[in-house]
Amino acid sequence: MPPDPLPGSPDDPPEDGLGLRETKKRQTRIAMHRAAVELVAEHGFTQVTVEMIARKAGVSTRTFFNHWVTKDAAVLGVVPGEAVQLSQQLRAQLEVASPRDALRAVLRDVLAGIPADPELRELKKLVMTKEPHLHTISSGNLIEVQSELVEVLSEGMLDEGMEPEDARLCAAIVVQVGFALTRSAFGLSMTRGLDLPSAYDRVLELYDGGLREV
Amino acid sequence: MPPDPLPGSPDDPPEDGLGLRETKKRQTRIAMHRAAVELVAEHGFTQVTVEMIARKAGVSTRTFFNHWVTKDAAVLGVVPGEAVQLSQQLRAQLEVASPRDALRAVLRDVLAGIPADPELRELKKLVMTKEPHLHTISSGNLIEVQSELVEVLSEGMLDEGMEPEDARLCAAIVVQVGFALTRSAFGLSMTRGLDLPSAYDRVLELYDGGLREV
DNA sequence: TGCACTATTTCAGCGAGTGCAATTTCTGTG
DNA sequence: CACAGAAATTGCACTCGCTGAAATAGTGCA
Repeated sequence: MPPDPLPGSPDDPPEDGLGLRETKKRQTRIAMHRAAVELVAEHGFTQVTVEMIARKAGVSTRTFFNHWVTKDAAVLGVVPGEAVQLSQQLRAQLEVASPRDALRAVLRDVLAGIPADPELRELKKLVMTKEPHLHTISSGNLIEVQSELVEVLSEGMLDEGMEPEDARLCAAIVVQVGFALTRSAFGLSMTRGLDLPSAYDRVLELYDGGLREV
Repeated sequence: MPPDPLPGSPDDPPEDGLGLRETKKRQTRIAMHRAAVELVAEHGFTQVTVEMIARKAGVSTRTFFNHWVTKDAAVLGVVPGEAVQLSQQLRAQLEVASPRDALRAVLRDVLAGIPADPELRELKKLVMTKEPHLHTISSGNLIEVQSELVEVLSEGMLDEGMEPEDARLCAAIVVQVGFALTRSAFGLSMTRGLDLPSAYDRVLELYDGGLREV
């Protein structure tokens, strides 16, 4: 990744890697995201309408929904269409690691991929504590991702000689727990000022060290 | 209009314990729930409007929303206002059990409290597999319950001499994982024809036996 | 420069969910 | 039994999230 995809640059140093079109798209997406977070931080989730966000970002409400599946998604910054990509990564990881660790590696990558703008995080922290319902981390497409991963995992478990009935259930449990830990990491990252991967590591550390038995 | 919303009981054997008012309320609630599940099973979640459900249950759409927080809630049969009650139960359990087991006991009670009409469950099974987004088990008020329980748990952990910073995080993790396992149990109960408590026990069994290390 | 492609916009509309005020239905009391 | 008060149900009007379709504008490429 080239050094600077961020608001620092006033005019356009022409090239970064992907077309001008794509960068512009990114910019407006980021603009909407920022607008959403800022407005929600100030007025509260329900008080903010999509129209406000769109106006503040300088787009129509329709383009808002062209970029984000839902209002929550915009606030959380969740971009759609990651499911397939993730399941491929998971398949790759399964070659070299146990199901649990493979899943962890993938999830950790996801967290690491989320840009860590400290100012934005500060705002998000505010938002998340005031709007607990956002902790679902996007009901919508997350489920899709989950079932995708369960699919891949149970395949892997079958190959290791597990009984087909159990494989699916075990896969489901592992994924559910994996996501639960990820959510905890999210929460931690919000309440303290931690970056996501560190928070994730901390959670795993606590979980693996005896916490299960508490 | 009192024609006949209920198949089971032709007339009213007068007393059961709570007032006539309350029983009627229950009846209509169940009627709505059934209607919701049946319609969604047949036509799919998005194709079914609240108006359809309400009409089929013989009520106005307005009363529908007097009973259910949301359309999902009606399909899942999630009744609001359980948060306080649960946290009290949890507090009681904490007197006699470890945080983890206390939480498990409470959650198991919740599952056991959900009536196990086999016909309804069969329908739900259909619905859940066709509408994966419902697996969130109600984004809305569930979160409220969660944070309530986290609160109680972290208090308990403080009393046991944990450091305040860790207490909250650990509580959050325990609750998240606890709910994750519950969700798995839900899934299991749907895909096989299991009743909820059995499914829950099975999940715990698998989880506690080495699954964590997989 | 011109053509194909795609992001954006406008517009019209559906359906979920809410507040309010009117009305009906139960319950406890004298 | 009658009656007052509580609670449940309802109709109505309204806001807002979200979508489809078609028109328009902006970009990348030959």
